[in-house]
Order: sequence, then C-alpha cells, then structure tokens
Amino acid sequence: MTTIPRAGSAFLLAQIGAHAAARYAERVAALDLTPPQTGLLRAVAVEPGRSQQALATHLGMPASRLVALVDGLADRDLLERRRNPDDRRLHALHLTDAGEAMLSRIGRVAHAHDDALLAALDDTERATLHRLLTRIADDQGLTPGVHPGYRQV
Amino acid sequence: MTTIPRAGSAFLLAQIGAHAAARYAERVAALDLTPPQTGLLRAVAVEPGRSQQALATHLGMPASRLVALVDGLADRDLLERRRNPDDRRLHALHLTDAGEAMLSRIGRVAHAHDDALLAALDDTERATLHRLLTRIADDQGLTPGVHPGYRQV
DNA sequence: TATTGTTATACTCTATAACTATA
DNA sequence: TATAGTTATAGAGTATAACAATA
Repeated sequence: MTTIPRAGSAFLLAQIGAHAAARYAERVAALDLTPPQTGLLRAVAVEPGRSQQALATHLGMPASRLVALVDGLADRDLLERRRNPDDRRLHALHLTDAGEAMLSRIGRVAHAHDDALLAALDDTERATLHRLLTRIADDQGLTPGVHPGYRQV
Repeated sequence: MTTIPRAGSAFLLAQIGAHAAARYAERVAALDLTPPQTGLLRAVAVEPGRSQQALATHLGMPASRLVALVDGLADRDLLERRRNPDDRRLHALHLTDAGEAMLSRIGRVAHAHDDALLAALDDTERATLHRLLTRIADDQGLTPGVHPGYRQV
C-alpha cells in the first residue's frame, strides 16, 4: 500500500504564494501595470536616485531586463532617468509626480488584495500570521520588498 | 513626502512562496525531477487509473503539456499508460514499482525541505502556521496538492 | 582597461490548434 | 460527430553576450 505524503507548510506556502501573485497580477493589470513594474516603482521610491545597475542587482535581475522595464515606465512618465553630470554613464532613477500618484494607487490595490486573501482570518490571526511570516522571511535571508519571482509578465 | 507601503502578508506569502518553490526545485533536481513531475507522480498515486484528460483538468494544464510530462516519466519507467479495453481511446495512468519508490524519496525530500524552510519556528508555531495556511487555502478555493504555478521547468 | 547602459541574438517554454484513433 | 491523445507551429519572455559611450 502506498503512503501519500500530506501537504506540509512549505507546499501550502508555495501554493498560496502563487495564488496570491496571480491575484495581485490581475489587480494591478487594472492599472495597466505588471507586478515587476510595481516592484520597480516601489524600489525607486524607497531610495530615489539609484543607478540602473544598482537596482538590477538589488532586484536580482539582469540589467538588460531592467532597461526594458524602465523604458516602459519612462514612456508613460511614471519614472525618469536623470544623467549624473559627474559621471555621465550613470542614469539615476526618480519617480515623477505621476509616478508618485501611481504608487499610492498601487498601495490601495495592495491593501485590498491583502484583505481579500486573508478573508478567512480575524485580526488577531492576521497579526499572528504576519509575525510568523516575517520571522521566516528574515531567517531565509529574503530581501524586504523583493520578490524572487519577478519573472515573466 | 512619499509614503512607502509596508509589505503586507500577501506580499510575504508570495515572496516566501516563490522562495520555497525555488528551493524545492533545487532539491528534487537531485532526483533528476522537476516540481511539475513530482506533482504528477503524486496526483497519480492519490488516485491511480485516471485518464490523461482527467489529470490535465485536475492539474489545470493543457492536455498537450501533460503528454510531454507523462512521456518523460514513462521513459524512465516511473509511470505507465494502460489502455482501457472497453474504450481504447483512454490511457489510464499508474505508478510503476520504481515510481512508488521514487515517490517515497520525494516524500523524504519534501520533509527535509519543510524542515529547512520553517527553521525559524518552534513546533507550536509551526502547527499554528499550518492551521492558518490551511484555512486560507480552503477559503481561497485552492485544490489540495495542486500548485497553480506548475509552469516552467 | 573597466564600467554603465543598450541592443541583438538565441533559447526555453508554453498554449493553440491541427491531426489521428477510437467511439 | 464527438472525444482522448498526440504532434506541430508559432508566440512570448528570458538570459547571454555583443556593442557604444564614458570613465
């Protein structure tokens, strides 16, 4: 007789995580954005003025991919490249006013997403979950705000 | 002044989930398997004899993709197709003895993976987390054992 | 010569849809 | 005509690496 391994927490985390990412992608699509784009906007807001190279390293993606991401957001005036007069190779990234406005819309979307995903839990349980997840993320060496799966779409 | 939205639980779940999936992929690569392959082996074990069509629907993937998956596992004698004499269009899927043996190796790998991912938590906390995650997965209508991100690799 | 940013190429993976066989 | 399974094609998305500008 065969024993079927029961789903452990690691599987549940991967399963719920993929579900959460897909639902989030749907929500930000209403803003005509993809999850990696929202991640980049957020990263720029956290520390304006970083170079594309620095951001690519921070986000864990090849520079060539970041260029395409920046292109799309710059075309829509959400982000701008500013040349550094001291070292003209560097392009410092900054949010535009429209970019700031977009970021707060993203914040509202993320909040609604959070609320829908955790609908099954009451406030105390949500706080407990958040605390446990933070401990795991910290222990696993995950960079705050950086999604390892900022690939595709 | 700009307000940076703090990472909520939905983001943490997506982040940790992607991390967990990547670490799991590394572990099963040692068995020369991909995560979708392990998912298929498990699904066959749970209910042997299902048709490829039924399994494709269950796992949420196109039949053409399942065929390639089955091909790879059948070539390695982990899985076998059995023709149904009553309806020769149907290919019932069953694990071979080697497939059963592989599944228990997968179980051990998954257990070690679980343990490493939850290293930051004690037993009581792990139980609490598992209970909360199960409630969320259930509330969100996720099919037990089926990873929505059984794509790529 | 080294580094930033950019562009081009080649590859991997996937879904769509055509096709074959059985019913 | 409809369904199970299979194969072929075409498209999306990526990383690698070549390239241009600046240091």
